[in-house]
Amino acid sequence: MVRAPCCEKKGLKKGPWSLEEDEILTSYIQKHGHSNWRALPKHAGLLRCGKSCRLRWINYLSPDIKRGNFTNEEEEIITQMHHLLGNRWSAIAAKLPGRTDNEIKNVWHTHLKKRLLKTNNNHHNSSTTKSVSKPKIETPHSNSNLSTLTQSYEPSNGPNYFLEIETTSSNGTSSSDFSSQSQGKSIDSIINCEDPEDSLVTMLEIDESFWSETVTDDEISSTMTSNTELPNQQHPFNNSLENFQNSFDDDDGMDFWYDLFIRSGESTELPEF
DNA sequence: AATGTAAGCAACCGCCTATCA
DNA sequence: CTGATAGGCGGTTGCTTACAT
Repeated sequence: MVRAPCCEKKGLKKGPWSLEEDEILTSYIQKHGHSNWRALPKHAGLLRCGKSCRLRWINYLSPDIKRGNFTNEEEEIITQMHHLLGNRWSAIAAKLPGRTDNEIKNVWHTHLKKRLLKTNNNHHNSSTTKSVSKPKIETPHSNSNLSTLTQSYEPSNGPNYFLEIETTSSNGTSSSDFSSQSQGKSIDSIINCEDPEDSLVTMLEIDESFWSETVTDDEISSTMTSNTELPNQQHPFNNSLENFQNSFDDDDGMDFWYDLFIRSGESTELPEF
């Protein structure tokens, strides 16, 4: 059985919002808040569905919205975040106060994606690109309680690669300094496999450009052997890394992924990129 | 000036998940 | 425990504007 639509379509207006509707919605929310989006249009006297009202408020009318062009810094953050998270626009938006997921999504599709493709083409044309040849590493992880950390870079048929962090059980007591949380589970529990379901963490989906950046062996080595001395050259985490890293709040789940990614590389040497 | 095309953006659609009765 | 509901999210559409021919 198909679920009923969120609102009775009959008689409800669709399409662009008029100035008058904006004023009604803004006025109502300022007075009464928006605890119930579905009921809101009826109470406010708007011939719109709740979803439409919510979208209009969140993406346009809310006083928190920052209008205007994206700064270079913002664009760089979006690009970096997209490397890490893929199309998780709301998560990216959470790191850019005043910007909405919809706005970021639009910017990505209209500007940044094209720019990235162009940049990648230039890299391909102007320099030798290291190819990824399905390396699979299993090394002792000296700086943590991991008994084994496996990083798997699996080229697919398409343009995307998957980075997986695969862990095996550790019977040592945890002294990890990871403090971030993700989906209610501590990084310790994932790394130490308290939960068998966590034995394989598909961390993120990234596009080809991530691995096709020109990186020297020394850069790779220094990146992978230290999470504090990152190279500042043409690396996916380039000179904006510090700002990017600092942009994460301690209590945000993104910290988890970022830390996991960076730290998973420590004491791990990548063979033959 | 008229027409065609591309780019930008607001808004909608449908699915997923959390919550609650 | 189960089903209904609301909110949230990402994908997509379609309108408007800018630019090229």
